[in-house]
Amino acid sequence: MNKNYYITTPIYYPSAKPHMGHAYSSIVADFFARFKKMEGYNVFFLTGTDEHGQKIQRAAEKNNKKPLDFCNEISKTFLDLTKTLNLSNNDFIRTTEKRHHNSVQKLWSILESKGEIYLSKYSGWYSVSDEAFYLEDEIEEKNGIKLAKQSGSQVEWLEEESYFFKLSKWENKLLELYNNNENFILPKSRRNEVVSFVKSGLKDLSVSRKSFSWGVQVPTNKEHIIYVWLDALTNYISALNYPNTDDNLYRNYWPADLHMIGKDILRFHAVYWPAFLLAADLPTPKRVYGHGWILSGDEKMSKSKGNILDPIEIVNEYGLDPLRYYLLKEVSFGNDGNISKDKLISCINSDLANNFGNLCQRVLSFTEKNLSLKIPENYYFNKDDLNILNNFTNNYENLIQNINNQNINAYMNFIVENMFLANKYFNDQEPWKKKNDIKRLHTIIYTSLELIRKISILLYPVIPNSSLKALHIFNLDEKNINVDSIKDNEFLKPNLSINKIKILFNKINNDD
RNA sequence: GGCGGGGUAGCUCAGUUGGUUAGAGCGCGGGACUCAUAAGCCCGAGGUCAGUGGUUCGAUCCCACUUCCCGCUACCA
Repeated sequence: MNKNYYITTPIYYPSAKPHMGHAYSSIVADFFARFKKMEGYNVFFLTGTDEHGQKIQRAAEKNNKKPLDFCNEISKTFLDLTKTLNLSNNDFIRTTEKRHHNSVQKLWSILESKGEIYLSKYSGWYSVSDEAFYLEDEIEEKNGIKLAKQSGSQVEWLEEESYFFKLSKWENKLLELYNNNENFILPKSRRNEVVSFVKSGLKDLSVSRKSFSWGVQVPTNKEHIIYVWLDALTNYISALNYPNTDDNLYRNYWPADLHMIGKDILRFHAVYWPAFLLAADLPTPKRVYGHGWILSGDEKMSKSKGNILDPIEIVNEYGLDPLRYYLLKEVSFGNDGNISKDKLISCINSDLANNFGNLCQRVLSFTEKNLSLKIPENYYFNKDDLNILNNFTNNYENLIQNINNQNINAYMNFIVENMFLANKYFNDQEPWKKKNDIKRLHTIIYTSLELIRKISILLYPVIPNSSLKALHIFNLDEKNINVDSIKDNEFLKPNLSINKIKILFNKINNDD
C-alpha cells in the first residue's frame, strides 16, 4: 500500500500582501496534511509563491525596485504567513528559484520536442492584470479607455510573435480523464463547469510573451518569456526535483494526491495543467479541489467596503487556533463562506472555551482534587461508558472516509457532537456524588480522560497547538499520536501522573 | 440565451435513495444541579422545508412551470 501523500496549496501571487483567502487555502491544506500524517502517511505538503509576470514587473518598477528585490520582500510575507498559521509544510517554493527555472525549461523543451508547442503570431487586446488576451467582442470602451468586460481591467492592443500550446488536441483526452476519474475535480458542481467548458471546444493556448522580460526564458528563444501559468503550475513538480524523475521525492510523491485551490483558478488546474502533463507524457494529479471564497457580510472583501478581515490581525487579536477552528467548522466546505468577527467570537466562546476547554478543566480539576492527578484504574466499563467510548471506534472508518472525500464539515460535526456528549456524560455520571463508590468514580474519571484524549487527537489537524496542549495532559506529543489510537478505550495507563494545564481558551467579551 | 448549483427555524447550515411528531449549533425563555472558564445538563418556544400545479396511498425530497440568488458559458446589439 502506498503510504505517501502529496498535497499542495496554490503558489500565491505576491503582488500584494496575504489576505484571508490565502490563509484559508493554506489552513485547509494544512488540515489534510496533518490528518494524513497522523494517519501514518508520509506527507509532503507544499506551498510557495508565484513571482513572475508583467504585473509583478510593473509593480516593482512602480516601487523603484528590481523585480527580484520586490519579490523577495513580498514572498517573505507569505513565508511568514506559513509560520503565523502554523503550517506543517515541508517546503516553500518560489518560482524565482533556480531549481524551478530548470524544471520549467525542461518541461518546455519536452513539449517543444514533442511538437506540442509551435511558433505563431498573436494579436489582440491584452490585459496585463489578467495576464490574458481578449477578443474584440470581449472588450468595451469607457471614457476612451478599453476595458475587458469580464474583469473590468484595462486592455492594450498587442501584436506579437508567440508560442502556442496545442491545447485543442487534448480535448478528448481531458474528457477521458474526467470520465475515468469521477472525483478528479471536486466539488461536483464545479466539475460540471469544467467538463462543459472543455466540451465546448478548446483553442490553442498562447504560452509565451515577448512584451516583457520578468519570467523564465524559453530555452531556445531568449526573446520569449514562458507564460506565467505554464511556469507557475510546474512548481508542483519542481519541488519534487523534476526533471530528475529518478529522484526519491518525485518517485514517491508524483502524481500529487490533492491540489487544494480556490475556485477562481480551477480552470488552470483542471484543464491546462493536466493537458501540459499529458502532452509531456507525465502522470496527472489525482485530484483538484476548488474550494469557495471567504466572504465578509455576503460580499467579497474589499478595502472600499471596509469589511476586510485580515488574517494576521485576527490571529494577533484572537489567536491562531480559534481562526483555524472557525474557518474549518463554520464554512461549508466547497461553498463560499461568510465570516464575521461576531461569529468568530461566538464560536470561540461556545465551542472552544465553554465546551471543549471547560471539559478539560472540569475533568482535570476533579482528578486533581480526588486522585492527586493520577490516572485511575478503569475497573469496569458499564454500558454508559462503552456507549460513548465506542463512538470513536464505530465511526473510525467514516472519519477516514470523510477526510479522503474532503468532507470537512462531517468530520467537524463528529468532533462537536462528541464534545457535547462528553460533557453530558460527565454531568450524567455525577462523579461528585460517587465518593463512596470509588471503583465507579475511578472508572468515570478514566473514561472522561479517555474522551479528552480521543477528542484532542481528532482536533490535532484542526487546532494543532491547542490539541497538543491538551495532549500534554497525558504526556503525548506530536511524534506519538496516531489516529487509530482513538479506537483504543484503554490507551491510558493507570497510576501514571498527568499534567495540569492552563486554561486552553479564554472567553472573549463581545461588548463592542 | 444555454448549462449547472442553490432558496430548510431569528442567524449559520445539516438532512431526506419519497413514508409516522423535519434536524444541529448559536441566539431566546424556563428548570434542576455544582466537578468546571457563572461553564455544563434538562425542558421549551420558533419552520405553509421559495411559490403554484402534477405524479403517488403518501413529497420538503421526483416532474413541470414561476420567482429570487450564485457560478460557468454564449450571443445579440
